[in-house]
Amino acid sequence: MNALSSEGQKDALAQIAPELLEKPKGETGPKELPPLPGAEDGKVVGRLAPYPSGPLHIGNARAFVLNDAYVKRYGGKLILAFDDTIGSEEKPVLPEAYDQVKEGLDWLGITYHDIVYKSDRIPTHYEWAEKLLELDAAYACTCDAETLRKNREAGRACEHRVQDADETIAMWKAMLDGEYEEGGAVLRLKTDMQDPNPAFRDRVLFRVSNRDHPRVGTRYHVWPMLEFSWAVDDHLLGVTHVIRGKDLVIEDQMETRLWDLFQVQPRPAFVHFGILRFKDLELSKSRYRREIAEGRLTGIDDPRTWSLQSLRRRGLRPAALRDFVLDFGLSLNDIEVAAETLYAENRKLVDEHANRYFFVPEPVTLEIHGLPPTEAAHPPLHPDFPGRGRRTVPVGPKFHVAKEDFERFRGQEVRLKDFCNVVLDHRATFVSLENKDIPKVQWVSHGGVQTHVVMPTGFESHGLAEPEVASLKVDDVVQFERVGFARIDHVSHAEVRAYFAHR
RNA sequence: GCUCCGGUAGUCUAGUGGCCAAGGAUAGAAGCCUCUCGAGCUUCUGACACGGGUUCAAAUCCCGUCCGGAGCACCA
Repeated sequence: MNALSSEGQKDALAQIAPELLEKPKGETGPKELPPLPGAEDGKVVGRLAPYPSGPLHIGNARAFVLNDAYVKRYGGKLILAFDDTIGSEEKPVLPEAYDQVKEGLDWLGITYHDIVYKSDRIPTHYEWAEKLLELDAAYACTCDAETLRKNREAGRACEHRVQDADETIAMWKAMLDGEYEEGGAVLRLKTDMQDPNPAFRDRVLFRVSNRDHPRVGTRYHVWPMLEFSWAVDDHLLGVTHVIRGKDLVIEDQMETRLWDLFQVQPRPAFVHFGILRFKDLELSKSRYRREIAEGRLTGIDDPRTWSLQSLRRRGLRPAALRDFVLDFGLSLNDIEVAAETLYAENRKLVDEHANRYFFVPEPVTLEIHGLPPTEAAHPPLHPDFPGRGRRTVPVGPKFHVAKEDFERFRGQEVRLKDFCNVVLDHRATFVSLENKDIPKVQWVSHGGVQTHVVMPTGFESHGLAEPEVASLKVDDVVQFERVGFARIDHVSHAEVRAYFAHR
């Protein structure tokens, strides 16, 4: 029965005991997401709003996967809207990041139907800003950031708030004409400086920046803030559902306030989810960018960045990541999960496909005395699928076992897996061939291939793999027995490099 | 400090007043199986933060307390 493929097993089961298949196991696949409020079939419009400062990482994946999952469930369209306003000194837009983001989305299997760039829409944002000026709902302010912060804290209005609308219009023109220095003026919404929520007191809508933008250069001196640009674009793009982290709830209020002023309908529904953290991981695109530049990380797919590219390189399946995030649903809880949970998801997907091979890290060489003449051992490619065939691991005269195993079992009888039992030492003694219930270790004899396994920590494990590893292909995901799953990254005549996924 | 949002087993999550003596996943333990420390199978451990209400009935509704998080950037 186990010899059958999982499909074959299902077919067989369907004949013997169909009722067993009826029961939804609950463990297969992610559970269903809750319905999306107000969603109509075929009419959901969602949007992805990446900020192109680097490749997407595992922490960004949640919002993207959720949006994609809902759009697929209800039918509709998903807009990839690069949120590439001018950003900040510490967090600049990077020209290469646009493609890096798309690469990550493609790998994740996210289907977007349209691409728009915030940086193309700045004139539109200006138009809508001017509507606000006509309503006298905003004012230009030249207080510096520090004063602004203090006033906000104290609930105190500055003199700009009460200036004439004409004055503001003149200042706005001056802002647009580039007459202010970087940070020299802002346009603020008149909410209420006494608003109980200090975060909501006359928020900034536009600011001055003269920095260079990779797509539009220095054409614009005035850039919209996220909430203003989205209030305009969510409306103009016909977005029906905004699904985002709860760290952005105040943006809901801002967008709503602006829509009230603009008197626009209909409005998207807001859906939030809680903050997701990874145990022992601090994800930061800007830090990784710096460390790559300093050469401390090998590139955007260095496993330490946890970028989607790096997960791909390790051989993780996008479906594992999707299931993993979807399992959190829309819960507003702030959660902290261990990467192990993702690995468990991936292991389920990868195990039956990953053929088994011996890899011996930090090899220790030994000779075996009394060994009967033997050409090779023939372990199965996969213990659960004998039909897949066997490997050939040549034998003698010298053997290599992992240093860790050698030190742990020295002087004891162990089994060179799928071959024979020996008392382990530099001069080992052959005991017998039959399979015994003693510790098994992986081993390599002659013809071993120099193999390097890049671990998630960046550490490289060097060792020898059995000869057949040299005929693997890039992208093959294998299991090195007793070590773990890895993706073959590079194969040359004498060397193999693999990226470790997980145990 | 202010505003908002949360608190179900170690970690995630299901649960929207009776079907919950709380389900699933993951982690952990034991056993079986297996020539891997993988997979599979079986069993077990383990939770409604606390205190008050409302109700015939509360994990589910209300109030308070405690704890956690986010926002209070001219970042997104």
